[in-house]
Amino acid sequence: MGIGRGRGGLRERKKLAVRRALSSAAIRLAVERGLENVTIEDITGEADVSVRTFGNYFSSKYEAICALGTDRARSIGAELLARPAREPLWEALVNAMLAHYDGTDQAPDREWLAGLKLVLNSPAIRGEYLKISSEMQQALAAAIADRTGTDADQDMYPQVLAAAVTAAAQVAVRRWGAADPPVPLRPLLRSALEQLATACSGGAGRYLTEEEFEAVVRPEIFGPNGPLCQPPGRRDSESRG
Amino acid sequence: MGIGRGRGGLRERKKLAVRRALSSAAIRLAVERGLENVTIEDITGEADVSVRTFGNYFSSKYEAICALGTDRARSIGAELLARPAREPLWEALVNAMLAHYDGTDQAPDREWLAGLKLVLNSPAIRGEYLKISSEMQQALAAAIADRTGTDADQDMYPQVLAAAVTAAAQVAVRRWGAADPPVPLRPLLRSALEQLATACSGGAGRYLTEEEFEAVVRPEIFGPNGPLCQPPGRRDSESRG
DNA sequence: CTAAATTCTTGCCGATCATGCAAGTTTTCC
DNA sequence: GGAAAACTTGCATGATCGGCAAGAATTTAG
Repeated sequence: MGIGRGRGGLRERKKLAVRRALSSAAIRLAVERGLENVTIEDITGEADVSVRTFGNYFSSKYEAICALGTDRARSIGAELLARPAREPLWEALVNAMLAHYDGTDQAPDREWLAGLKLVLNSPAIRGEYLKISSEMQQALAAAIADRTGTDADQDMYPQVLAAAVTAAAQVAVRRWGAADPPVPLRPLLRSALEQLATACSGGAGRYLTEEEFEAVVRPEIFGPNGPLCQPPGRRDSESRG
Repeated sequence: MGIGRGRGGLRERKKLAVRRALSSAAIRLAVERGLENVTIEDITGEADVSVRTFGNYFSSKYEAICALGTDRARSIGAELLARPAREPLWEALVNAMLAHYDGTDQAPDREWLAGLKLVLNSPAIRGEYLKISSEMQQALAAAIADRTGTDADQDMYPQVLAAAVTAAAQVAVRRWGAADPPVPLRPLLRSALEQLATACSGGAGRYLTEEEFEAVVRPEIFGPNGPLCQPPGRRDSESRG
């Protein structure tokens, strides 16, 4: 009598739980003790599985640390597809990306932020971190292909657009993680995407005027009026333009 | 012996030679035997250095395999700066990128192509491969900042533009490496960059017409007129000027 | 419900790898 | 020439990777 256990089977749930437990433990320990002072044994100890089992899930502790991010990145495709079909593609992309990073404004989640900084600043993790972006890019490309009716395997268009948007987002995130007086992420994201649009439109035939260039390159976020990022007075006085 | 050894000192040259020898040996062996059938000991044997020394240069055999590509990627900044200052930025970027991948059309260099396919298709190397793109991105960003007078540390603009262009190039390269009846790379590159420009210009205010979209998404490269990438009459514009 | 089939966990083991340390050697600098 | 700095190397230790097979848990079929 097979009940329809289909996707919600116990086995699947347990696997997900173990995966998450391992990744969480890895992140927490790495943040606490420092990346190099954590062994796989330490991680498995926290997750109550054997060292050998760890190897069944991840091929390195770095992969474990990035697993949550990877899972999250894969979900952005759904976010794009969830946008109303009437929305122009670019707008939908921007909104999907903003939605994806929602919740980062209000509750910076100490632990997640610490984890992100760890990931961003540890050379040993850089490769794994880049894989996260790569996953996001693929998920986005698939969704774009779906939405535009193109073929992700035949046309480069979805891949190129997804890659560009992902890359811009990555720049914003990196900037965000490096901001010493913490700043909200989403304005940075919006700005990065806008800059992407404007910068690349140069290849579409027209080139930017001085005003357009300045307006996009140095948006109000960083301007002297910017309540968003720079506390008045403090910080370096680099205000060219 | 007090010659001005400055940067061309014997020590520097030897280090470079060892680095290249190790990377070359690593690539060659990996292509011949398969990635997992090559140990660091094998590599050092070919390069006449000790196993311990290998660790002084690279932290993994994957890093060794990608080292040549990394070095090469770093050089693209110089290529952009070498473009005439009169050239509009976007045009300079396209030309620099095309120049960077010059020589891939005529002499596909069996070994390099095999190495590239290995790198593109081996999951274990993916992280390292992505690092190459990351390096290229940084080099480009620095050059863009230099050329535009912006600050790569303060403005996101150079980073975003560099990231987008790099990402597009990466898509083209990946497509190139996967093309079963081999195709020349540079038309793919040009197409990818053109698609990037058009796709992202949607965010600059205007959206593409049906015709524009089709024209860019499905260029003649893949059209019925031939897998040949050089449509008759329109040759690749110059190489460098 | 029971039993077979599938999948996951685990310990064990050997091969591989990473890295600190302390010579010994080569290159640089003055 | 000679001191200083940088590089190579072997050794040792701790950590990681991956195959294998036995045992346990879940799923499926009867």
